[in-house]
Amino acid sequence: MSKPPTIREVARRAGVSVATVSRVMNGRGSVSERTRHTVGEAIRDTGFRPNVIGRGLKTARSGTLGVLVPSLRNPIFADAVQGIERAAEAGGYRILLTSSSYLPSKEVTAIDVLLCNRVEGLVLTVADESSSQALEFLDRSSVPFVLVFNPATCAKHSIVTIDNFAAAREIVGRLVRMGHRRIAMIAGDSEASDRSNLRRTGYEQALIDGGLRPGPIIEVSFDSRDLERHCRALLACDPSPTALFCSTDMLAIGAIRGFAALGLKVPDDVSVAGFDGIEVGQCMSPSLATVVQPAEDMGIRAVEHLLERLNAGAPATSLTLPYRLRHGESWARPRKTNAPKGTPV
Amino acid sequence: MSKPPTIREVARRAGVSVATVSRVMNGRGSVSERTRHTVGEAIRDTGFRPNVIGRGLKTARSGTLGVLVPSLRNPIFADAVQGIERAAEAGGYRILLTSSSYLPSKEVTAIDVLLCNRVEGLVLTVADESSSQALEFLDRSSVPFVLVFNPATCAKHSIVTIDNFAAAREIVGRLVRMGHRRIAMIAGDSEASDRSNLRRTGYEQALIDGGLRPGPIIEVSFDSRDLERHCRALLACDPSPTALFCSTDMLAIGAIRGFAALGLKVPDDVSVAGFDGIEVGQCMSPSLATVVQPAEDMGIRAVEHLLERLNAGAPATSLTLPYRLRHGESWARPRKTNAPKGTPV
DNA sequence: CCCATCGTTGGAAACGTTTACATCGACAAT
DNA sequence: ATTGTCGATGTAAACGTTTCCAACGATGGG
Repeated sequence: MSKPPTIREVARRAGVSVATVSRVMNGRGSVSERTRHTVGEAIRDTGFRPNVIGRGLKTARSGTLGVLVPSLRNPIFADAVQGIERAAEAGGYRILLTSSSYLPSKEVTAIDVLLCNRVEGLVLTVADESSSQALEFLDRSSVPFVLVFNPATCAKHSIVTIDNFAAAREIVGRLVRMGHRRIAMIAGDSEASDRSNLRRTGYEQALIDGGLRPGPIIEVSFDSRDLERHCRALLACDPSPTALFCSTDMLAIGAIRGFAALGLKVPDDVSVAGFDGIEVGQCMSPSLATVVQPAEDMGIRAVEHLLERLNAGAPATSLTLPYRLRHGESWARPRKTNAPKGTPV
Repeated sequence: MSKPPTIREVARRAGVSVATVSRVMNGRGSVSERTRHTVGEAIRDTGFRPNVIGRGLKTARSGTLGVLVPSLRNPIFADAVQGIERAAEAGGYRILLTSSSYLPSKEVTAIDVLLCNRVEGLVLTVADESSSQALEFLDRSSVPFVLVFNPATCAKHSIVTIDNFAAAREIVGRLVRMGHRRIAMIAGDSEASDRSNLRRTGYEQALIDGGLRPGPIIEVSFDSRDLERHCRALLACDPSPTALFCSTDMLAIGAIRGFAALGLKVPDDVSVAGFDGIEVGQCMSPSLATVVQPAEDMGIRAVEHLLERLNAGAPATSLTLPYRLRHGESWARPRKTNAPKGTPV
């Protein structure tokens, strides 16, 4: 209940001026060894903790970074936030965390709140970088920000990402070369994610590369958990797909579960590939074949770059990190169709 | 780069005093319809955004809650934070997120930082509630806080949790009644978690209840991912266990993977039960038998209670939410031993 | 016609820091 | 002895708000 002690009380107790206490705390300016010691004692005695709000007002620096992600329920974002937090802490910053629930409208309000809190910079993932009202908003604000996961379409923003198109094309191409001729896709709501769109394009390209027809494609909400219904719909197609590519691991995991509920085994009856590389994917059985994004590292790099812009005035720049394919147990050659002989997998 | 507009500039533009602008923003005091409109326009024209730091200094309210969790890489905490964030936002608060990496020393420094930022309250999970230096620290600070997940040992703290002991006892009891006679445990580092200890005690009690001898118990670090080594050690025991209880789902998932790598199938060769109820557990195959903690809800309840203490001066109180058992596919009757006839599972 | 009241508005202090500037004493160089 | 320099310290303004208090004009009752 009682108000915490202020610098003034410390100064009174130590018999010095507030300026001296401030100097001791920040190590700036010269203070004699003797007073430094006295003041240190007074700080300890009073349990004084500098009020960063007062400091922030004077210095016009909040010491905080804003973070906005769609959801923490998808480990890919949780991992990124973990990295962001670590790097921010290492740089002496705190993070103000918000989430948008994949809703563009909430992106705007959340960013507004963060700007009111005078975050010195932001790290965020938006639904759609090219159409985001939130980003226009930010562009006008002169607060530097770095996008994570969003594809690097225009060069004016700082972005840390991977090549979603190439990655999707590569992993789906792998399915094609395994001998699959009918490869379906379950894609997260494209309204809610430019990544999802890009992955879909990569998927389509891979099929075209292999002389195949894309589809069927089922679009679902990102927080879909029960995919049994959608799996059933896929099986009802004629011919029914022998492989499935999902735009996120969470969807892929749900699909594997859905197939199991329908009595189908993965990869014996149907192959499944995901995208993201969340950790649980490799712990489960069958382990998930997927594209691995270095999520935590992306968070770290994003903050590092942000701090460089903040402290060293570095220019905005994009960083496309390498992804890698994880060869899990959730895919295999199709049973019915023979894979082309001699084609390496 | 240019400094954002201040209330003073808005006032000048609207031809009124700063006091009036403030009144318009906060809806407090009386302002004529006419000036309210003029000021509103000036705010829009200038793109003014109230500086919550300045406001915070004056009102002595930061509008933020501090959050401290061991790690975001375990979905159980990510889910809780998701709930915390949602409830905080609903209450008009922002959250300052930090993580301790399961290190008690980092708990202390993180809390110190949060207090310097004048968070109005905290929601946190500490390694060990009964011995936590961080909590002593907090007790002295007069900032209200709520523990999540930590067991409710002493009554003086606000805690939102489940009955870890009873839950562990119940789920392990289930294994016993299935006919398992040799049930091992993999426990997260007890230094780092009082929950882990309590779950271990529940496990031991369940075995005693069934007239069995506990063990073997293997203690591992929480961020252990590769459990193959430990699985091998378990199998080397004589007699080798037919079931395994893990103190967290993440460990259980890792163990299932470890067994698979050793050529053992779950649950045919060995049953595995987890604890936490993270979502991926029910999506994978075999789905994980586990104790479900309502993590997101716990986060929400924690914040709701915190806000009641903050705004309504409600007293500290503990809340033990119900857990539930999820009957997954990762456990079954042991193959070699016959389960007692007629015993319901 | 005066006074009390009320709605509206402005002035100014306060919140807890940092920091530019001034002050002061000691000491060295001249 | 005078001046200059330097280290140590204090004074006070400033940061952007909120809010208490005073002031003002209009209105209405006496």
